[in-house]
Amino acid sequence: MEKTYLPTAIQKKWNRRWSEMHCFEAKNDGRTTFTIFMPPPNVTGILHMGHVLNNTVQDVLCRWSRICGKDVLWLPGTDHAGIATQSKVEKVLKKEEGLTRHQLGREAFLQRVEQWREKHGNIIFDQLKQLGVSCDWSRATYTRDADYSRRVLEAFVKLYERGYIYKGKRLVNWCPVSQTALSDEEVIMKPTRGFLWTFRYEIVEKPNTFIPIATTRPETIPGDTALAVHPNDPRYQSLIGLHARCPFDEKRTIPIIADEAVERDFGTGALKITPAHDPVDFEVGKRHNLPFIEVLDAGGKVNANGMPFEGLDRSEARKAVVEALREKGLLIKEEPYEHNVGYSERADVPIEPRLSEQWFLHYPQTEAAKRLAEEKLICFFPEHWEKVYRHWLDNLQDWCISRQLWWGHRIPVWYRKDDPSKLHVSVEPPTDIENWTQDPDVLDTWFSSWLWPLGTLHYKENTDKNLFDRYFPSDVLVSGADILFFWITRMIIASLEFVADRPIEQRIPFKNIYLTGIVRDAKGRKMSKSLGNSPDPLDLIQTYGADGVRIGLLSIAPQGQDIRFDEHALLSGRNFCTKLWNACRFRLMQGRAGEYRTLNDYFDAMTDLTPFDGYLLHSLLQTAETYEKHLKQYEFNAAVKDLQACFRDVFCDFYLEVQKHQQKSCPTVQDLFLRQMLQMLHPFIPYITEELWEQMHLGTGLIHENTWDLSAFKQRLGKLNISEKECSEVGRLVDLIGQLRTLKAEHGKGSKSVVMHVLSEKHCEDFKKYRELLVRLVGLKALETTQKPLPGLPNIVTHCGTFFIETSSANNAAGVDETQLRQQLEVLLKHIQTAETKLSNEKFLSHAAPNVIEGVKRQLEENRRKYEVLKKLTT
RNA sequence: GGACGAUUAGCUCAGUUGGUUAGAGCGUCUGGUUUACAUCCGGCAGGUCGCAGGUUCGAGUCCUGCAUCGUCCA
Repeated sequence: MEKTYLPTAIQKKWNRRWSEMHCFEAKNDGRTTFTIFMPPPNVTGILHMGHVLNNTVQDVLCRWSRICGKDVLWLPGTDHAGIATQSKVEKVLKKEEGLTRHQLGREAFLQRVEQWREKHGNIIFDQLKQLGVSCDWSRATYTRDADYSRRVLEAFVKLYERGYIYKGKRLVNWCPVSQTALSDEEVIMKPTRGFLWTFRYEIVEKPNTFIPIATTRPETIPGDTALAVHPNDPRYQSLIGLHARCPFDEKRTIPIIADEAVERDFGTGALKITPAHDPVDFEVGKRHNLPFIEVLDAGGKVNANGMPFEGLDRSEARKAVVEALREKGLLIKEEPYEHNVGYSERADVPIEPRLSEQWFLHYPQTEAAKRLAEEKLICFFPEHWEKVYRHWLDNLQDWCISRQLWWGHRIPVWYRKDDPSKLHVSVEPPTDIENWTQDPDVLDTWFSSWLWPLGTLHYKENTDKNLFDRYFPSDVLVSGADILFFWITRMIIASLEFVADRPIEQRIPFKNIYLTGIVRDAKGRKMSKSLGNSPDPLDLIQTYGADGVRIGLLSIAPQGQDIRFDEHALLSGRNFCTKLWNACRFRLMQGRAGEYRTLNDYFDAMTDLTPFDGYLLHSLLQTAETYEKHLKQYEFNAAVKDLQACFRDVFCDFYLEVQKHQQKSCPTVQDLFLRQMLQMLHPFIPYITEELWEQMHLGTGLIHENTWDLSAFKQRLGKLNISEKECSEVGRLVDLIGQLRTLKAEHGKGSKSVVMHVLSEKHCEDFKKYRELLVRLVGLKALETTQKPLPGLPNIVTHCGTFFIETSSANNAAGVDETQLRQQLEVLLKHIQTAETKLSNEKFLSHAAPNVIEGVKRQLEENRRKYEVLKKLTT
């Protein structure tokens, strides 16, 4: 065995072996299944820390399920990321060839995007492989695969036929740069500094009377079709129903209306209403039947309705309008003002609410979706996300599913050339295609990914598809909370809608939803390219090994909470792997391993177990039980910490040290321990555990092919006749060692020449046999027995006896000890009194649980005894 | 403005249906190379559990209010 653990070579070896053996492909063999759909990353994306966390979690679950004997399907894939990919290719095209997509033409441009995808599309898969993910690559799916694409169009057609999809002219988030509608999720709200201007409008019916209105968007004034005040605002009662004069067109007048939507405290309490350019105004406009006048074009420039500002960009127009009004003497106030403005996520420019003709989906199945959570057919981890889910379903708005892009699934709608009101909505184009024009738009990317569980499993209504029947619903979805609405909830809705022919619990796409936190930097900031605070996961893997990165990251990831990323955790992860490596190497130094294969073989071979063996195996059992519990609850950091504690503290630092002292070891116990420990660690650190498993011949074949069976382990352990008394005695011995080490560290320093004395007492007879072990593990020169207390010497009263330590210069230590003694006595007295008060309280005795009362009594006894011993030592 | 979280040691977090003297890891400080591992082992210090009330024999835990921070939605 190599003296040092070198992760890179091991990773390379096992990546090849695992791949050659096809061991991560779903077997479809009748065993219990475990299914996860990997949230598809962008096809041209690269691995970031969020992916690392998310996929490590999924991999832990999959590897664990595999080791438990399940048939695992972890289905990977990518989505085509409409706007992101299109704008990336457009940028390259512009830079390298000076061309726009329009110059190239639709078909040619799409070919370019396809070429780009072929070149970059597998990068993220290769990166994930380096992390050690064990998904079924043979089933990798891409949202633009022919088969998948067809399903997307089918879904559109079905929903259209069922009356959920309609075309409407509505206000949408418009990106003037990409010139497409955006979903709310692609709009980032940013606090933005601007101005709040107050202008005055003349009242037509009362010449020389003015109404002051406040606005942040003067450039839309030409599109105003009303002024509005709150109906109960006393300031403006007399003006309601009158008209104001449009400042740029003497002849135009606009009504002054009353509407509850007006906030009285904002600005002057009077607002301009531009129904074609503001969501609130849009609603007001509908309520009052106002005209909708558009003043901006698709590129954000003022159009002909905006005379005299036609042709100006919206930001120039803003300045020009303000200046024009200033000249007219209509500007009253100009004050700096910070407010939230929506920005296009991709283009990073303010989005423009714009009236446009789009396709909308009215969500089906919303009530059923709510019931799923209520009836716990789907469970959120952490639980509180259920409320957020519910809140979103209660406040649904129709989904704008069309995008003015080229890259994506083109909307399967054709308009008749001679009568565009005639539609052909079908996956297949009309047969007389020459008489029709297809809708130029494509579907929102999420409209394809919301079908992910169905599309990847080739679901078709009313057909018996083995793959789907076997693996659907999946067991858990692991994702980020940021896509709870636009992906997770929508998948639930889509599955409910399209999987009609089954009971409800089999129509949900996943039973559990585990939402990971966000990986932040050490200062708690989100990781981002612009801040440059996001490490490259591949560099981290290079430095700490994939195993070190995995276990390190999960050890600091509390359930569902954001992670403060600290590279130091990865270092600890790698160090732990090294420790594991060395412990196995140490085992092999004692002799050959690998004589046994199955759990039963190990148990059959175990004879003459010492209390230490029993203690070790029981600790292992206990750890395994809590480990399983933690995994079930997705408490990965807790699971990791328990395993590490058991391995380090119990096995390495106690059991092995005892073995060294006794010069007598039971290799079978060690092997069994390592075997079980490696299996439990395997999901977190697959490479090193697989390698050690092989080198030590702890079982047959690959580590996951040896089924984990805790109940069998427990049963066999129970039959070993390990004395409970001896076992708990070892536990107390461990405590004692700790206490004596403390005494030594405080008074004897590091010296190995320390001598301790133990008071001969009846109740400590049991521990006499451990004297030599104590000398060794505490690091003493000798442990003597004394018949009477040794006043003046530093001491400690333990449940295994009273110990004294010889100090190098007893005289100067004596004074200190006197003070310490008194302090200890004070503390003990306080505890004793508290307990006595409790026990004399009738209500406590009648209300508290028996075991609590018993505990208090026992504590009291122990403290009284300690008190007596210490009391005797005082002068 | 609304919803949802959070607030426990210097930092990051545990803390079960309320119950014995509130824990861990990291960091600080400190002692140590004893048959694998200094990429290691031992040890100390450090907390009126955000604030104020309430319920209770008993509150970090339950209730109310407040403060601060975060996220999402307007």
